[in-house]
Amino acid sequence: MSLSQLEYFVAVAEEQHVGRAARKLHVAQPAVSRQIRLLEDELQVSLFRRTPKGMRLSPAGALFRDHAQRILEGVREAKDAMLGRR
Amino acid sequence: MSLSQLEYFVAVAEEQHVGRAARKLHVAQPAVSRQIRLLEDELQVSLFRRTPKGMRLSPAGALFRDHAQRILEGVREAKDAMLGRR
DNA sequence: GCGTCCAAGATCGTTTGGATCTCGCCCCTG
DNA sequence: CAGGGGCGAGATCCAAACGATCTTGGACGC
Repeated sequence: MSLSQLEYFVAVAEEQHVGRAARKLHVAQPAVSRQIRLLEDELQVSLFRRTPKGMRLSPAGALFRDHAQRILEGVREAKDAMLGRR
Repeated sequence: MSLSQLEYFVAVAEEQHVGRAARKLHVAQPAVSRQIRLLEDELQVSLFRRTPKGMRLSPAGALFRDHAQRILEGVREAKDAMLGRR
């Protein structure tokens, strides 16, 4: 698991759409698809339900989203604590 | 910033010694040195005081250690929440 | 000077990302 | 109600970036 994967995951969860999430993240769509898949492989759980219109969070995905956001917020706080101090 | 960097950082903080931390992490010593340095560069702060005997946390490093541990614990919780559910 | 640290440089393998295409599904039209 | 167009995700191939190792260099204490 990597922080990029968490960022990608949260973006897709918000947009419910890999293409839009990718544009927002300034990366290509397949890169996002791939990292989401790798994340699911590692966690051995389906984070999204794939629909013809996009992606919707699965129940497990919704739970994981809370964890992911908390982690990313922790990272922001850690950075701020350091940059604020220099 | 990456999760590996946080793991390396915490290990060095615990061991107060890059070599021992590297052995514990099952990677070579320069890899740990390098990631610590990159982390310091990104945060623009010195996390350790280098001594002939090893590395000791700087005040900023001690503060960052708390953040890092909290983040890594969040990651563990997130993984457990998913692996427990499958 | 010697042993013990951490840091730096070169090289290499792995990972990540981008571009292109392929497939599936829905809808719309003829 | 079949066929085609449009939209979205996934697979493939290749290039670029990243991280790790090995080896060497430099600093400090004994």
